[in-house]
Amino acid sequence: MRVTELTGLPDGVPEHLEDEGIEELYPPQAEAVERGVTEGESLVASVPTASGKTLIAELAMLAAVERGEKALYIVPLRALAGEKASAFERFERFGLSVGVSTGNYESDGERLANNDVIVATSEKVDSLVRNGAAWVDQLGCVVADEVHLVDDAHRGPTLEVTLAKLRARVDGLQTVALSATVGNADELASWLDAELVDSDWRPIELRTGVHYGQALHLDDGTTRELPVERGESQTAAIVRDTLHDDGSTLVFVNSRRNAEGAAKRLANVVAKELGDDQRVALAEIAEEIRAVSDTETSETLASAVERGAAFHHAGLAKEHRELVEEAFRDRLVRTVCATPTLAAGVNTPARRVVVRDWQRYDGDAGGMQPLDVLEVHQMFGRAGRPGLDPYGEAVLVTDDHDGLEGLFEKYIYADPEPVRSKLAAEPALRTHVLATVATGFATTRDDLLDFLDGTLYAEQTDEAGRLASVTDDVLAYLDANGFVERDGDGLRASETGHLVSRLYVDPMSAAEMIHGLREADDDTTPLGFYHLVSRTPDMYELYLRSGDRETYTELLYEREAEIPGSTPSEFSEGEFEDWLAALKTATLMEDWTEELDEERIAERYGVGPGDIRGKTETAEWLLGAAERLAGELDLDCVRAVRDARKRVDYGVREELLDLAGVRGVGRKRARRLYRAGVEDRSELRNADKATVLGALRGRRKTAESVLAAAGHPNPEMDAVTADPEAAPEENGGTNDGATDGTDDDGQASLGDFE
DNA sequence: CTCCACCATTTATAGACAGCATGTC
DNA sequence: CTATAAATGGTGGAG
Repeated sequence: MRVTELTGLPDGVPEHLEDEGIEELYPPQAEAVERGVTEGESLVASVPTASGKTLIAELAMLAAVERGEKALYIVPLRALAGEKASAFERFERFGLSVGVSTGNYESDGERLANNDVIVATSEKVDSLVRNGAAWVDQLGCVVADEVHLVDDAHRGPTLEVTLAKLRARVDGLQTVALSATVGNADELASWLDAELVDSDWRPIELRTGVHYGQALHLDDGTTRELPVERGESQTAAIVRDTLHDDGSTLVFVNSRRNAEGAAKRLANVVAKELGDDQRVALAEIAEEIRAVSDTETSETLASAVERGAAFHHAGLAKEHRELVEEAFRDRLVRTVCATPTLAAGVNTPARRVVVRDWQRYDGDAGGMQPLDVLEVHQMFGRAGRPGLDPYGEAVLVTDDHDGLEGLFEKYIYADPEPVRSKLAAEPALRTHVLATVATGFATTRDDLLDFLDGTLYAEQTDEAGRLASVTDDVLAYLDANGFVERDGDGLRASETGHLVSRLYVDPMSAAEMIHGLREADDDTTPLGFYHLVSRTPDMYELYLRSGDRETYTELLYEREAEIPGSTPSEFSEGEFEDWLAALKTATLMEDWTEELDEERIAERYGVGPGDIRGKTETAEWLLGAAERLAGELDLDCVRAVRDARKRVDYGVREELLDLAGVRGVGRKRARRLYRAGVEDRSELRNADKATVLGALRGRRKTAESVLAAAGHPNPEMDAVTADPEAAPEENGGTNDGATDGTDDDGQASLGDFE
């Protein structure tokens, strides 16, 4: 089908698509149109990665906008929201506007209510609905990207419930669900009352296979020689081979450490093939990486990148990841060793994909578990850059002959697993039941069950009573904690229940926080509040390593009085362990607020810069919720919680709270100013300019903007000379002067440390 | 006595959403 | 508890 034959779209869109080089629709796209996506028909498209799913969604949304309705695009990751939104912005010339809403980013300008197309994460959509966003009723079309993620135990239920809720609320809502190829696309279609496009078609050939011995065994039965040199790993041989064919390789491994280790070794392979120009360009990127953070992780990454290789995992700071992704797309970094972060994230295709590790450690299962077929296929799907590579190649690796056959059976010829709803579990239902009641969407138990009947779980289960019985357990829990009031058959959320629902925390987290906040007293320190939020189910716990048990048990008894709530018995294994893990997380937060630098924290807790930022972000969010709860319950600790929250937010000691609140002043600048004698905002406003300039290491522009932000009457710095007295002394020790050029941190000396 | 190659033992294990009110170096 | 790879530690032989 030609794009010019499309109807129902805003004027000029078909021609515009043609100008972009899209003349003919891909077969799955054409099928989607035949089934009515441009006429408001619901559709499930179960097709491989990179086979034009996005255009299907765009056509549906454009048609909806043309009908005068709004469209919503639900993404699985915040990082994808921006990517998708900028893709849709190319249609803004046809009079439609695009807005983004995620937890950390909200498009400015017009409010979402005025945007025709809105891009958001499923949690954000859920939250917006809970908070009563009125524009939801104007929706004509909702797109759910990567809908197979309803299978995810943690985040799947949110997507599932959100879709069910939108569909129940808006009559005749067009639902377009985009999915990877899954085992039961028909079931998804039946759940959503949708047409189905189920296709294996892809625009660029994908060859899959297994490397064993000295050869690559491909799915078409052919074998290609790919020799492994002595002392070289199979992966290294594959990377070398791809490089000789002028291609890049993406290697998937099962742990962060393996990713870093493999990158180090593969860097030696890539380095041999680099030209001088490339070395220069790579050295620049390596410097940018070092500038992001002073941690060992950052240094390891930089030194791999210098040699044309990189690793990618969640311990990296967001900026690190973006630099790696960009350098890989620019073909400067020629191989990336990644944990599954990269399989689901932004688009980073490669000529070849190597799935080195197809098993992953799972503590709950007690050992190594094979990856899902779906997951491996998602990784495979990163092979081949449309329009750039002649084909993509995805391979598994084995060193024993039986494994060769096994891997073909298990992953190459196998169909992906069916998607199964994970909704009927208490943690998932707790939050969604409360929200459903709080928004008035259900006012009786029957209402609630009626609503839940519209979920995928109901579609799939043959255990009729299961959902009802879990729901009853959850209602009892919500009742016991005062979030929901039951009056005969009627259900009503309490004031606190409403707040919990709007704050978007797990009711169990809220219950734990309320309990702790009530017990907080004069002995409670910030560490106590950090512990309180760290022990809720919304905080991802730090792992207790060998030796940590003793360390933190000792610390716990030392500081027990500072922590609100009562320590569980040392004999109740799980609970006590959790309490210790929370203490470890809390001390990380404390170190952060004591202005310890990232490098030391990373070293002390065995985490990467990305973990530190992630942890503090979560803690700040939860402390915000705790603050609101304390306020709602009229507790005395509100102030103390707010201070603890701000300290985590800024990463500073108490005396810097005021200064760090000034725009342009973070933990480092605040500390420098303080040491130069400028101790708070009002002093900064009236400060001697030479002192400020000296404290900010002679950076005029910085000094000017800081003074302006503080409200200084005349921030201009032209004729000012920095006061050397105010300059931060480079007093060796903690910052041993090794941070030249990038960003010396002038940390306060933090006293003795281990 | 030092160094190194090699083998046994120990150790640690993926990911990332949300409120609210404004801005890191 | 079902595994695996890297890091660490220990041993013995060569120089």
